Amino acid sequence: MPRARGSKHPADGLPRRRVAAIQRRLLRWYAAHRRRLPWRRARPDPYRVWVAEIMLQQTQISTVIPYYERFVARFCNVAALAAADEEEVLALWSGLGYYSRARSLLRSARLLIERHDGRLPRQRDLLESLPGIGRYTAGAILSIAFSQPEPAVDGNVRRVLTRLMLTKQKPVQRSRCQRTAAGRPRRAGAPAPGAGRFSEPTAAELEVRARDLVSSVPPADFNQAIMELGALVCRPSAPLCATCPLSRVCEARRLGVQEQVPSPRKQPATVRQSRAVALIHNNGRVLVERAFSPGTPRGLWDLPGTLIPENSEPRRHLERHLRSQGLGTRVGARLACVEHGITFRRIRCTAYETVLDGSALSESPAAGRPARRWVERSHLRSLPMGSAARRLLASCRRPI
DNA sequence: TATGCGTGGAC
DNA sequence: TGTCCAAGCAT
Repeated sequence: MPRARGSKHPADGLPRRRVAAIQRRLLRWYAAHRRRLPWRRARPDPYRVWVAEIMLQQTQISTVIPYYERFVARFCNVAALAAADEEEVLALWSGLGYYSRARSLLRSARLLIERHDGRLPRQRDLLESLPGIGRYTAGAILSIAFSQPEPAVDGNVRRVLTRLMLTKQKPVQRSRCQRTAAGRPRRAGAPAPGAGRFSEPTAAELEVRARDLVSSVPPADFNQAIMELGALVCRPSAPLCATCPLSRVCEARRLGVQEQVPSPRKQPATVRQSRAVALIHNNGRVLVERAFSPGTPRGLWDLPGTLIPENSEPRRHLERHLRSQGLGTRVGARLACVEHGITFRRIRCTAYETVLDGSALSESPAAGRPARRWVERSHLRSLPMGSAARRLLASCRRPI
């Protein structure tokens, strides 16, 4: 897109002086406040940047750090990852959630070996063609690992830019003369985004703004600076405007509406379900089965169990289920109750202890039954475990 | 454009 | 303990 002559950026109408002020203030703030993170290095390793960015999708930094450390210690480069078993990759991911990220990471590593000499490509279209890499992640890798002036708009950046460049909706009749935040006419009849009082930029508009801002500055520092500001200062609620380096140039702050934008997304209704699992053990070994009952992500091993219909008695229902699965036994004492979430469902999971004669059970699955295996308790950590098994075994003090 | 995909932290 | 919440990618 050719840049218009004059002092304005073409898409958003931001004066150049304001762009320069935002860049300068943000970079100065970042130099003083950046967090030391294991993937932030003076000379970034593209592989490590990639792994970190995938783990950070929808996941908080404090959660990611230990997983990241273990992962890059085990798989130090693309080739090591590409040669791995999916089960081992999932085991290292176990507990981090969104397991398709791990599967995509492995598939991408193998594609990089096949097609790109084991290196991450430096072109956006090639990066975005890899499983698990979308608009944001490609921009993050290009800017952080390869110092390219590419935008990387994540939730933090969206929030910072939306607040920074908010435009108030005019109360006059809206028609084709109504302008978006980017200065383009809004489609006639199209609903204005946001709460109604303010015009919030679309994803495409945000990317145009982010691209303007990241030009002519060090891209790795700038993109990380704006994300860091969103995480630490320009928080979703109770933003710390008093200490924000951009508060003087922030439109939402000027209007006093920083907590009202961006408008919150609709939260899907929570559906609650109950599940019961059996900790079946024998001579120090625990019986696990692979992702069969709802509540365990695909490919993970969890304790045998079943969903409990409403108004059913969990213990009775679990016993019936175990009998139907050839695990004919009575369940013993209730061990624990763990609650975990599958997306926006919450599943309350009650665990019961059961001792079973190992000789009574074949590990070869019958048709229509899940894969089962006996695992030494000390080896459970090397398995990708579902959350019921993981959390129960982590909290269970009694020796098995 | 809407929905499914996990989890842990804040309150 | 229960409830709410985050905000990328694939389909």
